[in-house]
Amino acid sequence: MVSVVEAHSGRLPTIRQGFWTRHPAEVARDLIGWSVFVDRVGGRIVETEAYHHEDPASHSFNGRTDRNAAMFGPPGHAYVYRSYGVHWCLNFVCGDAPGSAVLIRALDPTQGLEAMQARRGRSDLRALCSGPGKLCQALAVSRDHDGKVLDAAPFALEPGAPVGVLQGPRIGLSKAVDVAWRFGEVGSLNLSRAMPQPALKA
DNA sequence: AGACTGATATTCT
DNA sequence: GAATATCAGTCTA
Repeated sequence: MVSVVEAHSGRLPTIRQGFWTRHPAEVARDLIGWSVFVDRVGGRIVETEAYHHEDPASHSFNGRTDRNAAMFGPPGHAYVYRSYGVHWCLNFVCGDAPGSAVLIRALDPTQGLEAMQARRGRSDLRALCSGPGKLCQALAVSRDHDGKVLDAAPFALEPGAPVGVLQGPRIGLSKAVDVAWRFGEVGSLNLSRAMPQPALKA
């Protein structure tokens, strides 16, 4: 799978060939500040987590199953799974070997606010996309999107630069809690949880 | 602010 | 049966 090369003017990062075929922690960091849309509804990515194919916390760690099959497919595609039997979670498959992905944990909502408010049943903008399950409900992401390529409808990605990137340990895990593979945008009001860690780079 | 709890699908033991 | 990359509601403070 080859990603589109964007002819963006200025200093914005671009979707270049090979963007996805790197370590998921690099991809997760670089995605902060980008925007993701599903059927033109979505916003700016402000929180991500990396899952590496050799990472005990990764769904792919114990091999391919029906659920995680998309993680073993081509990079630059979506991996969508059901979490706790209730919510959907959206990942971007990446890495230099099969089985790595980046979990999209939070967005600053920017487009399709009314659709998101209706789907979420809430009007407060901070309640729309401030968590991996919430944003999937707001963007109507479900099993239908599992395995779909990210640079074609209904998905759309738009490069963008972060104000600054925070880094810290991942959330909700019992394994590999020591690796700091959670990334967050400096100053965002939509993080799923606070990130007090020092800034990396902009 | 923080602790607890229920909802509920899939996978693994 | 237990664990899980979660969220909303409810309780106590």
